[in-house]
Amino acid sequence: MVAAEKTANELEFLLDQSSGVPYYRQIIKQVEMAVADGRVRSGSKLPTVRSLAVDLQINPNTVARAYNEMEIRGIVNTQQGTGTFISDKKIELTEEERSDILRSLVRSFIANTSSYGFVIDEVIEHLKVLKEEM
Amino acid sequence: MVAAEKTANELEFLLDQSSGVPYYRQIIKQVEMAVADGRVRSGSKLPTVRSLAVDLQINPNTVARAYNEMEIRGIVNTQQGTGTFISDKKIELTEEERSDILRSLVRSFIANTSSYGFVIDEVIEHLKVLKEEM
DNA sequence: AATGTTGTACTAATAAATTAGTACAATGAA
DNA sequence: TTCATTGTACTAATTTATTAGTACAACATT
Repeated sequence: MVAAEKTANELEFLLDQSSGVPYYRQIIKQVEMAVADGRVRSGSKLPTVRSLAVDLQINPNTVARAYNEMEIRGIVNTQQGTGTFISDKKIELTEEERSDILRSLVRSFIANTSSYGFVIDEVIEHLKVLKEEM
Repeated sequence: MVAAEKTANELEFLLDQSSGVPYYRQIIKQVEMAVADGRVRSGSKLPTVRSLAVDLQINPNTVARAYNEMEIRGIVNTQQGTGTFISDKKIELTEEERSDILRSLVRSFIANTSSYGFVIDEVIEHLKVLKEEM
């Protein structure tokens, strides 16, 4: 195979040991980010537990833990013997449940930004800019 | 003093023991929320370390820790012998620093909402609604 | 069926976070 | 100055989180 790899990996994982953020969380965050900005799509295969563990020089179970949490949150689907894939986001929530979750996330976020002295308009503006960048 | 208390407290603290969220974080969150939706303003006095500790039936140091973190984040100012007050939000950051912080908060937030399957437009809409409610 | 791939279970070692006990120090009011 | 009030320091006990070691189980491919 000389041409481009079918499984050419859009994701590049990097661990910051001195950040204080646990490895498994860093992995999750990096996947979330990649999903958020479209670097990976539904069905994309993630590196295998072992290969990523070797890459990052950590224990397979640490990778597995990250994958597990993402599975629980519905971000990925895992199939033994096959691999772990970005999920289809088939939403099995009612509109009301969805709305409640979003409300809760947004409120918490605003409480957070407020504590830094930002007002809601600034936040909205920034979001709009970010939207354009994507 | 028969009339309304000068220090009538707009904040009502409540701890959820079974939430898994540590007490000091719950306290911080509740203050942040109160600031975000205007229930408290600059200069408002928080309950004393001891009184809140008694109220919530926890150790004074746990309350103190919450107050301390908020002090560090600039949410409150503390003066020994006097009390702890919601700070003036005198911002001593450059515009660039402010912008960087907001960018980082927003990105992280969007990564999070995306992982729940929300798209950025939904989020912006929700923020606008929340803004009207305030 | 046999083999190699994938994720998983279970345990344990370690590190970090959380809370509490207790005594202290700074401030303000009398 | 004296006293009551406020936050603080320091230590330690405990719990929780994080990571790793090791062996296992499910699946796909041949």
